[in-house]
Amino acid sequence: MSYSIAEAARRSGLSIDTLRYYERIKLLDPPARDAAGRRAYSDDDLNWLGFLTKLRTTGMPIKSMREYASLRRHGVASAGRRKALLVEQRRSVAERIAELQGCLDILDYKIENYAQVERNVLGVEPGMEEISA
Amino acid sequence: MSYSIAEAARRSGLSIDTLRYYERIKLLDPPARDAAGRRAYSDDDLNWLGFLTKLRTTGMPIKSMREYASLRRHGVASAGRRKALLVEQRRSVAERIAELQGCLDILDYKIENYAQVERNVLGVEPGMEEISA
DNA sequence: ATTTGACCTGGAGTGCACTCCAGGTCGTAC
DNA sequence: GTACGACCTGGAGTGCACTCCAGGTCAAAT
Repeated sequence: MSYSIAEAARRSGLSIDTLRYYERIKLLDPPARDAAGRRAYSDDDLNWLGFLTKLRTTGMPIKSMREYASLRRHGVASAGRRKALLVEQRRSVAERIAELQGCLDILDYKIENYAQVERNVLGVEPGMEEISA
Repeated sequence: MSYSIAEAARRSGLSIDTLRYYERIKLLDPPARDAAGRRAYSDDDLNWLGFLTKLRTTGMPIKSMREYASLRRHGVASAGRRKALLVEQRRSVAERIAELQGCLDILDYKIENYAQVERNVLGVEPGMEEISA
């Protein structure tokens, strides 16, 4: 199957402008063109875009995604380096999850503080309502 | 205790420029000044900066942090709204963690693919080494 | 035949969160 | 008394990842 840029945008969740932008900066190999010169994205293109958006979600900078994309063009010889990039990204994602988990705990603590204030606010003498932050 | 801007930067993990920037955009109330007009950060200032950096880590935009900071200045009357902001942020952090977890699974899958290629690459006839992405 | 709508190109503009700079003021060390 | 280092100010510059724009082409619908 092949898809117009609008359809590819819909399916990838990226904007039309972003699709052209990714092509310009060589994140995406130029897709095929139809008779009128319009882009015709393949399923492979869509799969690659799907993976790219996952990498983006993990916070990988475009620079690194470009490196990965470029390695991919160099075939199996680059598989080791590609794996290394993914392993490094895996590490950074796990770290980020732990960091966010810590923030979640702090938020819960703060929210519980506010909840206590709400429960007590009617029975507290003026001047004592202060909350730490 | 009070701290020079350099010391406050060291303790908060923010740069000196960022501390002045946060003050300019009203994320941080102007700290006290010493006799020579230099900033003298209090422990309260440092605690607030610590919380701000947590919010930043969660991906809260500066706009929202400013709103929270501004509410804080309005005392206990704003506690409900502040709590609501934190609850909303808690929700978005939990969502983000789930999303990252999904990415982690995909990375693991890809990494395992590459590992298999590595294990097989010596015993594979040429032309069959292709890997999906 | 012309209007419409989707698409094309190269290039400029945007929003965010800093980060850097020039030029100046202090207080302490030599 | 001057050199130094840390600090001050207002404002300009940076990097990232898009996002928008003007002006143009093309095929199908009216």
